[in-house]
Amino acid sequence: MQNGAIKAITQHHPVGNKPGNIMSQIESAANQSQDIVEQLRMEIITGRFEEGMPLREVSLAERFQVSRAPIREALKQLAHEGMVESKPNCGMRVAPASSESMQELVIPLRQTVESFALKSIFSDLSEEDFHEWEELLNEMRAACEARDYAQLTELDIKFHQSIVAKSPEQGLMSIWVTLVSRLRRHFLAGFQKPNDPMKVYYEHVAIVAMFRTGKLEPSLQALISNID
Amino acid sequence: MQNGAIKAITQHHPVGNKPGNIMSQIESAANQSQDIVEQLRMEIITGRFEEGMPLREVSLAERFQVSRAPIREALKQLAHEGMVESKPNCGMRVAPASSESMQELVIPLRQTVESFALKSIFSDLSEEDFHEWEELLNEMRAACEARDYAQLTELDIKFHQSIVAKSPEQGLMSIWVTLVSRLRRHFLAGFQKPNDPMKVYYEHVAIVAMFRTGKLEPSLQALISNID
DNA sequence: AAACCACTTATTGTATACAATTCAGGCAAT
DNA sequence: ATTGCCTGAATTGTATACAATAAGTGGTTT
Repeated sequence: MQNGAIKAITQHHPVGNKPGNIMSQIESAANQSQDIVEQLRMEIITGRFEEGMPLREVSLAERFQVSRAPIREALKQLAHEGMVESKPNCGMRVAPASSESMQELVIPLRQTVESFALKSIFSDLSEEDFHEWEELLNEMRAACEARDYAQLTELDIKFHQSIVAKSPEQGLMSIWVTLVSRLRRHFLAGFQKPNDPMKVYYEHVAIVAMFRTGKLEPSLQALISNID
Repeated sequence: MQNGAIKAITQHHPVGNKPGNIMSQIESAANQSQDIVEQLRMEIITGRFEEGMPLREVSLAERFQVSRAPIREALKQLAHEGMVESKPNCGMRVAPASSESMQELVIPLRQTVESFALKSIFSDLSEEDFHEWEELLNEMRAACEARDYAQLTELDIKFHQSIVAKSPEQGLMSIWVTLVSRLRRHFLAGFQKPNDPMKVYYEHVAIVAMFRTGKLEPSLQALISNID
């Protein structure tokens, strides 16, 4: 490799190796820009980058010890996800959170998409699938207990994404990603309300348990009710 | 400019100069990759690129007389939109058309998104907007008379996109694009049925005329009924 | 003092060169 | 004959250099 300091990145954010990696279902990228996307996304979600903060390519390149090329790709992807907004020739800034009306639009869209996904896989669910979900639930419980809201956000998203990912329908994932990625910060905000954090965990437990019953309609209801 | 042969592109597809340029509302791009995105997108939608056809960066770079950099950016964007699918280190291919059930899913999603867009702009529509649409209608009539289904597809998409583009809601466009790219074959196939081609034209005339009345609900109905 | 214009600087957009990866085809060993 | 490995071409991923553009700066003119 041309640049020897790459390990510093993957060391700092070793998510790239895990099989349940976000987006790995539609493009299993072991390249640098994907790692950078995930790291930047997390930093934006958790609020380490304030809204409107400019993201300069050279600064990020120096920080990640890579050239501008993977940085540009990462920023482009984040722009498409709505995490950053770009003016041509003026660079990227951390995008403001979606408006209320936008969120209200996306919720029924998400419900429709995820219901479709669930219907398309429900009859083929296997013990492996349940086991995968229950492992997520364990992580989710740990995150709830630790009040790690950023982690909880990621796990919640991973759970719903895994449903979409199991669907054989090509392209469903890219639609889902476009919808959900705009809501990450609202996940976080919702979790941080003074609710009982464990509520999130229990809700997902109920969903998986309902899936295990094999009853489609109540399962759809359980899933949909979790999307709000 | 470093490369003098750019005119060959805009010559071949002079859309890049017009003010009603696609996507120009959300990022007024005068750069090359955006032009390439739009051209490739239309070539895929109108069926000039077969499904599964590999899109090689060097070939496209030669064809557009640019370097690989803007080609890469364009392909990445199209991949996010779902027009092409990529395997890392293996290149991009034109994504296969969506299944029937997928299209049935996407149609109501599109109706929801476009209704939302129309509602958000309806009270602010100006004479300029109507004029822009009526110019599109003229082109549409010409395409109908000429039985130019590819052009008709392009104009139909541009019409609906222009509605979304006028909305001030950030990120609505990227959702819409992702949805429409799943329907590309639906357009062309629908037009080529032995219907009266002029029907498409009249339907859009009715939509714009209803917009001019200033009545929101019937306008929404007219718009929605055109999405199927 | 305020407006206007050249100039500088910072930043993105593009081109080119190089590294790394994938995959096919041939060759040898079993 | 089949399997395994090696090698080579084709392709993407990354780094660097350069060009173009946008915003800021200072001076000049009115």
